[in-house]
Amino acid sequence: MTLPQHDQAARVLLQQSNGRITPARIGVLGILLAANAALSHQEIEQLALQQGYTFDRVTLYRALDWLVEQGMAHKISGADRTWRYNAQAGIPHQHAHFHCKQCEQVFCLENLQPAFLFALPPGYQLEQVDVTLQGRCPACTQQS
Amino acid sequence: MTLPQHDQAARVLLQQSNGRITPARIGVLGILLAANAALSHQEIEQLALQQGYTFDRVTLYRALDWLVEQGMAHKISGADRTWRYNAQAGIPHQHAHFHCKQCEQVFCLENLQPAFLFALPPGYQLEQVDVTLQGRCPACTQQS
DNA sequence: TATATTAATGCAATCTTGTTGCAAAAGAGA
DNA sequence: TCTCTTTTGCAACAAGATTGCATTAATATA
Repeated sequence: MTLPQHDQAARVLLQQSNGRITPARIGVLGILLAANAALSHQEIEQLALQQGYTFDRVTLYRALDWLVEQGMAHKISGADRTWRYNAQAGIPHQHAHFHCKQCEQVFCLENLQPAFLFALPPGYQLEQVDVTLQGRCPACTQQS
Repeated sequence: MTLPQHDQAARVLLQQSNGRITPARIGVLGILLAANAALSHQEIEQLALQQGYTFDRVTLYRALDWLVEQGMAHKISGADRTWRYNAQAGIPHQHAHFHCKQCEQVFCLENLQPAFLFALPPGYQLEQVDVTLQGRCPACTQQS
């Protein structure tokens, strides 16, 4: 599913960082750019294999972490408690995700504002809403 | 932190179920009732130890699962991918949680409606909002 | 182009979180 | 107290994720 142009785009993006441009990073970023859903480690590994990339599981973890660090990818924790990654360069991440309980895919709903939470794009059948707010609790706020 | 009265309350609650009243269930439910945040398996295990309970890790998992099954506790998946449990009997669960990035505690914000998401209780410093919607994606909806 | 330097990789080992099967122990009613 | 069933503890297992370290590869410099 990853087209050559995605690897090309990945290469361009990587050149804007101060890290090294390696096959693993090109491959992983290319896969993320080509995907229309947030991918799990396993899914990325499989796609990479299909494309002839043969990097280690650990390398994949590190490439993903590095991409997140560089701001080129987002790391989200789905309802099934596995990390999923996506790369939507330029689009600010709103952290609204749709987890399909049937196919287990996670879709990023980028432009969904909390107030419009229930105005889902057509076709999505909502069963459960999980909202996690992150920051500092009163006790920790006072400490610092 | 668990006071005797919580174990007492736990006992009363357990009597309303059709399961057996065992030390593990009393202890776990008592701990959950005494907590003002959702607790992880590990935290519960530690608190139990502090109180002299010495049940197995597996027993704890099973007691928690059972409590959830009975509707006496809620199981939530935090941003750090570990299950957390809380027992707020009688209060319907709204699935809005506040995860403190500093102390890693998860607080349940029971009465927060999505539209009022940004009207947080005083003291909470918001840094990130994660919304996970669950259900069926368009493709899966059509399939069935 | 060749070389040196530093960053990234692969491998093996380890850890954490969570689950399963089964025999032994304990709750609850008769 | 006795019996029946539910829980428990133990051991083993499994997936997901991380760490240390020697080897390899990417880049800057000569």
